[in-house]
Amino acid sequence: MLLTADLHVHSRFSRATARDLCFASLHRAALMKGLGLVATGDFTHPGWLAEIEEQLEPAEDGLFRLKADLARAASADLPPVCRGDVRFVLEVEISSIYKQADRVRKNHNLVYMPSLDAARRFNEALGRVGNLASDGRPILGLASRDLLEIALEADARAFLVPAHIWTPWFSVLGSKSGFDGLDECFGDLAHHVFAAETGLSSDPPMNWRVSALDRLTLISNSDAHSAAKLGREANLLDIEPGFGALRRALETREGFLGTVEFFPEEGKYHLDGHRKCGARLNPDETRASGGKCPVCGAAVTVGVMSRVEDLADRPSGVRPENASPFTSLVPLDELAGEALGVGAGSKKARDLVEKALFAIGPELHVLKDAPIEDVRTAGGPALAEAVRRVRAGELHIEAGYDGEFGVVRIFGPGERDHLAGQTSFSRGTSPAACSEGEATRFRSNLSPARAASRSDKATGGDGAGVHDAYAEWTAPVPGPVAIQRPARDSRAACSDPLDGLDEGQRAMATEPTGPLLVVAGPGTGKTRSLVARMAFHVREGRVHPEQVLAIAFTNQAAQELKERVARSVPGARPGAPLVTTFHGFGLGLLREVTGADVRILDDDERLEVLETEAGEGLAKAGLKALLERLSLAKQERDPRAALASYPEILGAYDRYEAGLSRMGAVDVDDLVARPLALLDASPDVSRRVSSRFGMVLVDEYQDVNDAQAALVAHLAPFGRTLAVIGDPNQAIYGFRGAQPGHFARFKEAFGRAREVRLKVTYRLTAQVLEAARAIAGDCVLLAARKTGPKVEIVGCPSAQAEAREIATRIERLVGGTNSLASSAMRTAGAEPEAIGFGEAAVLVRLKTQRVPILEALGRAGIPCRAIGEDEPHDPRSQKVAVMTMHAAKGREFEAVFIAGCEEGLMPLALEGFAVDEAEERRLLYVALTRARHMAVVTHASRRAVFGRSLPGRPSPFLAAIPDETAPRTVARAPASRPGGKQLSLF
DNA sequence: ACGAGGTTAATTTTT
DNA sequence: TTAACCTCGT
Repeated sequence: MLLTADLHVHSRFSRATARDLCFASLHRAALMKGLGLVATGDFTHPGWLAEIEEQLEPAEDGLFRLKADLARAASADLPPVCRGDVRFVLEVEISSIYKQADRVRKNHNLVYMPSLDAARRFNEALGRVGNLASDGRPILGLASRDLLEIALEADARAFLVPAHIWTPWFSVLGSKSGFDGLDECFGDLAHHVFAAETGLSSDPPMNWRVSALDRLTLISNSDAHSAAKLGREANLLDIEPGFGALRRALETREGFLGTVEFFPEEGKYHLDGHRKCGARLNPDETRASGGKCPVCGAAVTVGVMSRVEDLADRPSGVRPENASPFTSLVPLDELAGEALGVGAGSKKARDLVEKALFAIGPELHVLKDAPIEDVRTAGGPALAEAVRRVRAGELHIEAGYDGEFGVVRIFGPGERDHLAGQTSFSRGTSPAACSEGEATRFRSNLSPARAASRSDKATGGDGAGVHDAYAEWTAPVPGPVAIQRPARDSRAACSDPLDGLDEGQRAMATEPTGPLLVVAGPGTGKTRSLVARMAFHVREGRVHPEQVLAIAFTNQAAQELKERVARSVPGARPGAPLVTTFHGFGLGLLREVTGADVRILDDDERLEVLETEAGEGLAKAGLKALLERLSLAKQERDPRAALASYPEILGAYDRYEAGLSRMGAVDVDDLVARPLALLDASPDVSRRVSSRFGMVLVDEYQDVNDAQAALVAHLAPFGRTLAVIGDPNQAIYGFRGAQPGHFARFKEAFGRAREVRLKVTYRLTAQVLEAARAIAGDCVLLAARKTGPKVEIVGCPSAQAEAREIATRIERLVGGTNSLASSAMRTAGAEPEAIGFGEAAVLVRLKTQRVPILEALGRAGIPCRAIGEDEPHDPRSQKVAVMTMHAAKGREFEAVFIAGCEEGLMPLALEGFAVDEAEERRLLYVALTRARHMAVVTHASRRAVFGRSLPGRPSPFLAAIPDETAPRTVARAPASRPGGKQLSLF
């Protein structure tokens, strides 16, 4: 069965699409164009999927059709010759923006699903990657390869087709953010890709020049954003309707009869150029001008023709053996416009098209196959001649470039009037010469024989012959397309541990004995030095890996440290060196001593115990507050002593503890408190434990509490085996019992302690460092990195405006999330290296601040994630992290946004809570020093926190940052939108 | 048992 | 402001 298929369309849920793009209008448009199979588009969007489920019904194997009553209504006023069946296939276009091999890649891919169940599985998996509701064409921070993997996991019959593969901004081979080959993009899964969409700006002969594409079926689709554009490119199939047959046709070309195409010159990105200046360049001219706009000197947008030449390994005119046939056409409304001398969208042109459709049949039939006589009868001589010339390739096109469509001219001046006056048309009339720029051309001067092969019937002839328009720009055949896999990290597992260390790091690594105190500011290579110390001493034979203990605070930090230890410490094996957290270590010790498993209560269970034991007359909140007090007390050396002056709390403590022991359970605080009590009580046990470790390392020592410090003292008596590392400026956990005094008084506590300072920061730029210094006061650091942009302090009118401002800036940092923005960005001037979504973070003081920010990012289609929320998340996806400043500790990002730097929020001053100004200051310091490249600090004039309005003044901490270090700017107030809230007069 | 309506309390986080 | 929690009435 012959089917003309348009396999890439969108719904009204995609950005910049027609409001009325629904199934009824798709159905109608398909019939008017002559399409038997149309893609649904956008099936990942919940709104559109609901319409699919509601308005479509299953037809043959994996295909769908509009429900009968809807179909009847939709086609009621169609030309009778156009009525028929339309099938739909589940399809979606995914915009992947991600960093791979140090470059931001932007690819669009089409994914096809064989059933609704498969689509739902796919949607569920992708829902963990990004926000599918924000756009029918979702933007995900997911590599194309991983997208393909997820598609195949959803259903093995699913398939992926790279979309408009040559366009500069968003395609697999694009000049701006693409790859040089499919293997590089899809890696080990490349063999699952068997078709590629060539896009409007290229046609098959251009693609034939790249032999790496020979194995792919080249398909053509409309990428329609409105019903009117449906079917402007399409595929001719001879298959039994069904998903399986469709897939087979694209995979094996069995039943794939070829494509219907735009003339590629009509496409938006055919040539190179700079739209702002009206400069259009062919590849030779681009080369000659060094890729610069001849008018303004900005970089030109490199179009499809140039890109094809870059990757071509064949001269033009070569037709691969199994290439599919194609036909080049011009949309009928454009021909009608030409015939009438009016615009393609005008009422007159529309009426003429309609007349032709009623008399002859669907548009593709009129354009491609209908007898010219019939066209003349229905549409007049000018339209008939226009159709004839298009079929013969006798037309003139000003080629498109830099987002500008090409312009088709069929008739020369006066010709149209002449034709209109004729009743019959004699051949041989040639259009008058046009005077357009050098990249324009006539097809009319082609010999009739060659012109006829415009409509290539795959009879083994030279189908590329007529496309000599770019043959004339062909450079000597370049070498074959280099397709390389990214090099694997093949560094030797354990090279010299001191390699590449600076003076301070080396000192820390080699200092022979403890006690050793290391002051390590942000980005000074703390972890690296820690690992180097272990590796060096193990290699020197001073300790065995089994004798090394490294303690971090969080599981995450411990995990990271473990991985690096495994890579760098000679003889490392799981468990040796022992890399763990305080709690992990304590748990191990408890298990060892008690010889039994230990039951650890979670927060809810703790509350229950407290409630039954000591909760009389307490509300939930009171209970929580009490537990908090007990928890803080348990982090001290002697909890009972700490509570001695609060008899009723002490009583609660005793009853709570009694409850725990009756249950044979412990709480998290006990994981430190119990081992400590044990070691305090038994010098013998203490000695046995400490003798096991010849080297003890403690990370983030500025955050230890009393119990932890005491435990450390047991593990490393007199500090002989002890090295601690930390940064007093980053002590931010006082509220939960941390005592930075242990770091400050380390040297008094352990006599003869040596101190090493890591002074060079490899993370911070001079600008960020300067701003950080203004906040923290005394940090002695040198920035090793080249300078970056200044730290910016941005005032915003409201919290919502602040969120929008951040979204806009992130959009800019990734180099634009759509082609319009991308080209605008290029035009805006210097093009900084784009960053990936995973390299940006928004830091806030309170979790509640995350809401408007996540909303604004979501609205902008930016993949983002609230850190600290248990939400389903695919680790393969790259997302902007939105998190509290606390959660950001120990992490780094290229770009950091610090939101809500205002009086009341920074320092945080909530009613009923004591303000710890010094700790808040350090918190801002921590936030600022997460930035590798740039930091943007924002504050809002209007913000409510927990129903209370803040004063709206910038944080007093910011005053210390000089203007030269951090320029103050103001966010542009958003344009008031119609439909927004009106000011009431009353 | 459930729903309407009133009241209250609201950081930062790890094990 | 908001959401969870409580109380009271049916």
